[in-house]
Amino acid sequence: MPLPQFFKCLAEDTRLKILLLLKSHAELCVCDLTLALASSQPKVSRHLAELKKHGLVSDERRGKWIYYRLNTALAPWQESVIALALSNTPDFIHVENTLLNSHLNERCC
Amino acid sequence: MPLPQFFKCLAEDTRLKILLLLKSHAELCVCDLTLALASSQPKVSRHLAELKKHGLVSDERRGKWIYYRLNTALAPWQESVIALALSNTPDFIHVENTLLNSHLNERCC
DNA sequence: CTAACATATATGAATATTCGAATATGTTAG
DNA sequence: CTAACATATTCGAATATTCATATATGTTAG
Repeated sequence: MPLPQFFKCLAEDTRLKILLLLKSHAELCVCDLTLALASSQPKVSRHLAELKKHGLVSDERRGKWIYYRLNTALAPWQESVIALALSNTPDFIHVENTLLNSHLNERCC
Repeated sequence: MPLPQFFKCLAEDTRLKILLLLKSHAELCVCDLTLALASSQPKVSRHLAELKKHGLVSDERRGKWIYYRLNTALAPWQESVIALALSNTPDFIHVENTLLNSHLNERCC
C-alpha cells in the first residue's frame, strides 16, 4: 500500500473511530460499530469495506454476524501509529466508547 | 486540531513528502522543496500553506527566502508518527532526497 | 420454503480536493 | 524607482469523497 494511502484511511472521522475502537476492543461486529458511532449501517459498512480493501482490518463471519479486527498483518509501525493516536487523544472516542460499553454489557448479562 | 485533520495533512503525496523531508533536514526553503519534489512552485506553496494553517510547519523569512520547519509546538506523539513513517518507509522519499542532497551540495560549494 | 435479521452494494447528488495557469505580493540589487 | 527573483494567491476545471436512500445478498429460525 502506498504510504499516503495508509494515512488517507485514518483521515476521516468514521474510519479513524472504527480503527481506534478496534484497537481497544479486539473485535466488533458491524452492529456494535453502528450503535457506538450512532451512524447508519450503510455508512459504517462502506467505511469498513474501504479499510478492508486496503488491508487495515480483516473480517470473519460467524453466523449472522461479521466480526472485524485490526489486520494482524499490519506493519508494527502502523499499529504504533494507531496506538499513539488512541492513547494521546482519548477524548476522540470517549462518547463512542461509552455507548459501546453499555451496549456490550447489556448483551452479555 | 481535530484528530482526523492531522492525518488528512499526511494523506497526500506532496504534503507527506514535505513533512518527511523536513523531518530529516531541519529547515528547507520553498525552492529547495520545489526542486526536490520536481513540482511546480505554486503546488508546493499551496501545500505548505495548508500545513502551516493546521500548525504542522512554521515559516521564517530570511531575505528573499522563506524557510520552513516542522513546528516545534507539534505534540510529541505527532512527531513520532512522522518519524515512524520516515524510518519505516525510506524509499518513499528516496528520489527526492537524492535530488535535494545534490542540490544542497552545489549550493554550499 | 419463508420470514426476519445482519450486512453489503449501487446510485446519484452534494461537497471537497487537487491541479495548472495566470497573477499578485514582497524583497533585494543596482 | 526599477528589474529580477522568491513566494503566495486566485480561479476554474477535473477528479475524488462522502452521504442518504434504495436495494441486494447471505444466514438462521421455524
